[in-house]
Amino acid sequence: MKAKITLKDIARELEVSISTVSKALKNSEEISRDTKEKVQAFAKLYNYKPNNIAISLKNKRTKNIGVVIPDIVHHFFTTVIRGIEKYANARGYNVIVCLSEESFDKEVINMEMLANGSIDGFIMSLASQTQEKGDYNHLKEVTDQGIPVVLFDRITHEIDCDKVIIDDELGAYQATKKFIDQGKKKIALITTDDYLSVSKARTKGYWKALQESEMGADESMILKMPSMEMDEAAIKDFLNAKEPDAVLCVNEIFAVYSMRLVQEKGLRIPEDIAFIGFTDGVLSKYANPSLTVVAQHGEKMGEESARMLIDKVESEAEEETYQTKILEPTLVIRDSIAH
Amino acid sequence: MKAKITLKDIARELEVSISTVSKALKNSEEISRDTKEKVQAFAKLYNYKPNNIAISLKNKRTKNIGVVIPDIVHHFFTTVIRGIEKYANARGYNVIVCLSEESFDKEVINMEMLANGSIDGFIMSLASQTQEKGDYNHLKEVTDQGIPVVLFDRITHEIDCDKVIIDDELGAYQATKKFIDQGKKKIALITTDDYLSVSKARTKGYWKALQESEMGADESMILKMPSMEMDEAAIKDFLNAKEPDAVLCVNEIFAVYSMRLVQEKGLRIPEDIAFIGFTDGVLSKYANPSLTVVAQHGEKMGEESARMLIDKVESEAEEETYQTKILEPTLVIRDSIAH
DNA sequence: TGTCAACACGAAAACGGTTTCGTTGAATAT
DNA sequence: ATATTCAACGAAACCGTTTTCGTGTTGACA
Repeated sequence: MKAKITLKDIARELEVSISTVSKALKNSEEISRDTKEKVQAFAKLYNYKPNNIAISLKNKRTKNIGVVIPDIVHHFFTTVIRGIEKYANARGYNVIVCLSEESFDKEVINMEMLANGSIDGFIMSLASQTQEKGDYNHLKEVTDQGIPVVLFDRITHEIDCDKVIIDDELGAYQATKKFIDQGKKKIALITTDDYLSVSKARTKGYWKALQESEMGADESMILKMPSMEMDEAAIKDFLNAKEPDAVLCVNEIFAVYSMRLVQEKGLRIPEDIAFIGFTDGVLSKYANPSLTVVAQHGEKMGEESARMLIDKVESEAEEETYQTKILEPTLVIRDSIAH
Repeated sequence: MKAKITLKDIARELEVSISTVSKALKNSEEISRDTKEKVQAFAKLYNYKPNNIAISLKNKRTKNIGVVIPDIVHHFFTTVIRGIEKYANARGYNVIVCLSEESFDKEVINMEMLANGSIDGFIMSLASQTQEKGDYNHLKEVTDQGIPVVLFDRITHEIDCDKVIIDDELGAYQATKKFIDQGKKKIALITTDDYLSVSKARTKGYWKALQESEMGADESMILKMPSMEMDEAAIKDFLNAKEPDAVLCVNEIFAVYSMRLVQEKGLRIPEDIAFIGFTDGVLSKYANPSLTVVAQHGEKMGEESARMLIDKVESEAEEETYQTKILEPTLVIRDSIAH
């Protein structure tokens, strides 16, 4: 077990000062060729690597970015993290991941843990409980301290910061329009409660498309689930009662489960009933039939978020200008609709 | 924008020394009631929080643990991270996630980045390229420096450290046995190349179960895919050529895709052909029919890994004793086999 | 009244770097 | 021979804590 070597060790061994070693390793003009070569050779030999913590303390930059998300098992968040990680890593940053598990308290605790010097900025997506509660003081505190924050997907307009979202309303609108164009007459929506910013936007897009159509929108064709958890009975009852010929679901799971239900009833997909979901995950791709979805481009979203955050972190300027980047969703056509 | 307040600020404001402030905040006996109350009140008022970086530098403990995994989009790794995160967080640790993306070089770079003070220990699962190459010098260097490492799932026996695995051989053995007990006669295996430690173990279990049976094992009933990527044509050809009545797959995706292929051919699942996969992910649960799988208990695995790592990090003792924890897989019975 | 604890606090080193600002000695200019 | 310049290096401050080791003041006791 060979412990890590420090500048002090090198200085002692070579009988020069710590400053000289530091400068020599940075190839400073101040130091003679001889000394530089000697120091660098020694450093290489003993595999000297500067201590990140010491450097962080000195320049008040950690090169870490904190990511606080509700869940990691959901495919969408997973792809976002990957996007963040790839981009951040390429720029020399590490990613600290914290899970709020949809809990307001955990979100607060995690942010507090990280805000005390551990990170240079936050990328986050709000916990459902936070959006429900509408309490964003923990975010305000962090931004007040001058720590940059980028909000993605589940955002709030009450905080001034950079944001990255996809146009959920447009995605739902296009999906619904697709159904209408295909001659579907009873188009249902299975969603979650409106406190989630994304669900709200999707419902809006669905509603708008139907209102613009001849048939108009009908409140009773919308099933609002109280949480993200599957309530299998609720979906079953809803589908039996309404007998839609097209269903838009706010996630993959609702859609795939619904497809199975109607298949058991003997309905054909997409002839008798068509489906479109949100999130282009593994489930959609391998479902039977494969599921048409509104792709959210999570990886791209992560990359954009990381870019915005790091740019802000590294910009000396204290401009208080924030932008909201809106990514366009795309419809990935698969076998759950006619084509 | 109110910047963070430091001990020095409090000391200046209250006209005491920094040491006094530090002690007062720690409720030291050395400090008088009066002073302590004054300092604590002031600290509360200005929301003083100690700087993590400074503390890290002082006690050479970061309370961060580095997790280096091949991929995050795979459900299994995702659940492991969740397990790590939950447990680590409960013990006051943060999790820094790095992705090797199955690349040896990225694995090395990530470890080097983190090893210079950023973390107290590593939890990792080896990149396929690393296992293929058999080069573990980057791990050796880290352990030589006294940094604790816990390897999970994709491990190597060439490094002395704690390990957490599931008994992949047993899982495959049990699954294969299940097929045999159900009277299946042509039991196939779809796996990846043997350099992955887990694939190797699973193949071994499959082989053992068949050898113990009357029918014996047959090399030609094994399809080895060169990588984790889906090669749809290879699977199709294999299934058409061998016409198995039972298929064990080393992951969900191979299984679900194979199921769809045979369904298109008009075969009934599980009567004509049964399936068992590995990894109890969202795909298995919502596939049609739902897929019987060997559950790997990723979350438990993450939790165990984190426990072992943190215990080692916090133990002053320099015991050089390492243990390998073997988790038992369990068969989750669903509709892709008779029951 | 002198001595000694006990109390309450401060100075300073340490963690491992970076960086500014001397300081030294030799070479050059005058 | 003296003043000036420059190359090469070191001392020390600093980042924000913790912690050890004084130190001055007070009160009690002989």
